[in-house]
Amino acid sequence: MESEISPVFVALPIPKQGLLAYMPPQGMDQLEPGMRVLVPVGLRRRMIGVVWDPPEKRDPQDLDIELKEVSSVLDEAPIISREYRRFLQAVSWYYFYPVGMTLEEALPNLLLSSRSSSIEKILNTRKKTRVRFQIPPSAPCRPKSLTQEQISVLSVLKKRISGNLFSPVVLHGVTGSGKTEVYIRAAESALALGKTALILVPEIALASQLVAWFYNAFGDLVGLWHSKITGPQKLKTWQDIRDGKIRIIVGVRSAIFAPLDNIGLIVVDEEHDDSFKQDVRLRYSARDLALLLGKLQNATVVLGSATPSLTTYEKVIKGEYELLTMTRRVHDTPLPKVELIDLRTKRKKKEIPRLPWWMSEALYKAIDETLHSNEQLLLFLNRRGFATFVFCSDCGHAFRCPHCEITLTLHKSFGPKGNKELLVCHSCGFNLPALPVCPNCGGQAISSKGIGTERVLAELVQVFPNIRAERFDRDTMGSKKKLINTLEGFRKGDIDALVGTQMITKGHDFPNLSLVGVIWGDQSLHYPSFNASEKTFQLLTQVAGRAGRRGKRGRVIIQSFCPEHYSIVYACEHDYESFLREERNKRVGHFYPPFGHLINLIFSGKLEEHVKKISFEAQQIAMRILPKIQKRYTKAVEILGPSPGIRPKVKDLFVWNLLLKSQSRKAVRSLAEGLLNKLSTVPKRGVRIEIDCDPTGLG
DNA sequence: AGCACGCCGACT
DNA sequence: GTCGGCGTGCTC
Ligand SMILES: [Zn+2]
Ligand SMILES: [Zn+2]
Repeated sequence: MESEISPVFVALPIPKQGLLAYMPPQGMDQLEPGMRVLVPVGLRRRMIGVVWDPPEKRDPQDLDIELKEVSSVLDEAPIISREYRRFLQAVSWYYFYPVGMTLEEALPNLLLSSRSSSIEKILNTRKKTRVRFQIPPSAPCRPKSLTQEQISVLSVLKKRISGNLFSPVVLHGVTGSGKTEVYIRAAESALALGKTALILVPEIALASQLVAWFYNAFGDLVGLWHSKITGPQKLKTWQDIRDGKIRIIVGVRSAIFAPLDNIGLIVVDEEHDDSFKQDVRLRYSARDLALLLGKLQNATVVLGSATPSLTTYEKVIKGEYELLTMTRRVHDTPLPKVELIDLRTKRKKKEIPRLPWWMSEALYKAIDETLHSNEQLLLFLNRRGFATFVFCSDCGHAFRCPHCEITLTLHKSFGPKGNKELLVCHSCGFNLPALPVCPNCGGQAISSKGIGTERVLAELVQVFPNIRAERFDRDTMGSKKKLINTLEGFRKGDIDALVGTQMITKGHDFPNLSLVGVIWGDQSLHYPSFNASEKTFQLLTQVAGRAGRRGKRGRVIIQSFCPEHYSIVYACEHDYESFLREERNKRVGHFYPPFGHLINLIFSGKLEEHVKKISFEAQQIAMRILPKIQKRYTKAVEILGPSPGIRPKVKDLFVWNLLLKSQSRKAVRSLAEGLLNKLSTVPKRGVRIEIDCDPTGLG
């Protein structure tokens, strides 16, 4: 066996762990890691992959197989730097996800799709249009002077950025304390040092608005990165970043993969937000990856939030992260007055006027007063549609999704024109026209239960016929234009009230809002997850923080079926510390995060029998190898389940979970690794196995 | 993810 | 007898 010519190792976007080895092409010894190559895969396929750093140890039996030859080399020089490869390698390792597929997740699609060859060619065929980002005209101006708190926070951040060391910082600042301005000026100082900056926010709509502020300050040095930017446009941004033309990126979760070099500052704004966790394929947390990247790049990482997650705050308590606080709102707007209303209270028989059940008398009065004084209000309910449960009152037939088995939600004004009456599955999107006839018995007594934003808006208008109200959710704010227009209209005072979902709570600035009504404050509390209380506290704090205008105290009404729950009580009192104390006490005994580490194995397939069988088999294997693991690690590892998923069926696939938990991350990872190893040899029978490290919404 | 192989029902 | 349906497994 001649082994003078050493093979190259290629990362390919196939669901196989590790790299594939190839012979370099004839007379091509300048092949370096980071260059793209075209290689034969299987019997008749050619794929684009990236030459990777050779593994330290190679499986000896690998050497037996005859290696195929690289078909062609696509780049003259590496397009993936050593630092970036190290980052992706670490991501791949942590999430048990193949390197090649991690690469696919990170790179612009065009770079690995087989049609493309040279980057220049792709970009040259595209007509050049200059990107501009515009701030909506009625948005408040950037402040000329800073508050005392902003000044002191900035001075620390500047020190950390110029220190050239990994510096994790938690910026605990109440809503409206002026964090955005701090981010802009911190980015400025990173730039002044020749470094770059990465700003992450939870939603595309927020990124699109925030980028305009940065654009005004830094011009073409700023780029926008999110999943709706695709094709040549994404590639252009990617290339401009690598060329150093773009040095600040504003984006969402996926922007963590923007190929910035020499990063001085990474901001994760609203770090507690679930949107930073991807829940398909590579299930990464952009917040956790920001910390990893910060470590590799010796950057300052700012985790900003009015309600830092327990996971983040635990690091503050341990002294691993630095804590900076901003307790005062700009213009000294006081925190809103929050009233808690018990929805279980019996209603008066003769209410005048007759109110819908979700509108308590207190809320009614508050809305009335707000409208009378020409002020604005916002109603929050985290559910789209008109009714969540539609059934036939003759035979009891309930309308369910044939693919997910959950009940269909009635939408009375669906579609871009808002003129379609549909039953929609909120899990997979399946829908059918809402006809007034029962498909089971032919009867016409179709009824519905459960509220959504559509119904709240409709009944709000019934009670207040002159109100100018609009809905603000994914259904109505599908396009960027519509969203901007509505926000504009509300800021200008053309709209009195907004009825919205989660969308309404994130970041948007409402300068004249005097009343916030939370329709169902304990809704998120019923989600079967170890962090349901935390999510509830965060959501309520965030939505309440919208209320209040310059110098004038806002008012918040939270309606709830369990107003005595600590997450709701402390949210009303703006008491983060007390909530934290109680929630930590709840979790510490069960070793839930941050006191323990979770890895979830997700089994899914078309035949429930097979899914169930494989997940039980996995549990058996885990039990068998557990003693070996416990010899190496003193901390216990628990195997929980298998059990049906929170959504037991999605798009015709049955889902089961096997949850691994331990106080020691190493121990739980070690068990997961061993288990996956053993599972790789058992026949899958159409069952897919996915790994979710640090799952949210489980337990 | 593709793509091939293979094992069973229905069609020349 | 073969054609093609999808269920299953592999890719250096
Ligand atoms: Zn019926
Ligand atoms: Zn469905």
